[in-house]
Amino acid sequence: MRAKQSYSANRIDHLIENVTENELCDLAELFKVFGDSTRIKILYVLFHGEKNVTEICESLDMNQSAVSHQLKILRTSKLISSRREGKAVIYGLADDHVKTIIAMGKEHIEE
Amino acid sequence: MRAKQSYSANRIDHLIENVTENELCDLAELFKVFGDSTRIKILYVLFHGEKNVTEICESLDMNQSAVSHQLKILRTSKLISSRREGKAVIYGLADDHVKTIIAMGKEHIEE
DNA sequence: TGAACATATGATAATATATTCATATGAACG
DNA sequence: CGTTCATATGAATATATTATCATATGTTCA
Repeated sequence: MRAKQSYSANRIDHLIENVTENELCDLAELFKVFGDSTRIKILYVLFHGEKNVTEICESLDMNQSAVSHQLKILRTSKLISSRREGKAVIYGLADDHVKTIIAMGKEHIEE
Repeated sequence: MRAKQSYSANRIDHLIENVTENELCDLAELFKVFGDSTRIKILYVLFHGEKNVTEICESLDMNQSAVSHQLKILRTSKLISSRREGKAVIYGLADDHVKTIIAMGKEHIEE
């Protein structure tokens, strides 16, 4: 996991300078991944540490197949990473951007 | 528009403590709004200042009706605000979270 | 090896979403 | 007041997405 860091207004302005149309489409694809309650619940569960699929299913009280399908989407977007440990596959957050993005969202809806 | 501010790791951790299931669903709804290329292009155009509907249509090279439908979704989510000025309706970003959220997304896809 | 457990995946059906077309609303101005 | 310009909206269609069911793959261990 990357080191945590702060995001100043200048840094933000610099990041969003000159974004191409293709990059905007990629961004939309990324946010689409956050835009589903099952997936965001999975991410939130993983905020508190790594979990295997069965544990994630129990946390969400959801069908294993539905969860696995969504895990695949999260993996493809590189929001989570996985490793096998015996019979189980352990999932965890890929980096801290996930937390930051969700925190920004939360702050928005709180207002 | 709100004053700009920094987001420290501690602040982020504090924001995402104890998020309820309902809040997670609201978050998913919010991110769903960012998860469409038309809408994110509209937001990006508005980064550079207020614009009326015709100008937004020209920037995106898109049909007025399609743009208006998406503007409505952005308005409902309070990501943009609008005011009438004569015949035209002027749209602008509602607050700085939009920029921050998109900057975080961009940083993620850059890696 | 084969039984039991854990996870992934393909196909399907139900639902949601975006764009288009047609039209309505609203403002300005002769 | 009627025409023109600007924007909004409803209905319909096309497409995308999600959850479920059935089943396949992969791992452990007797």
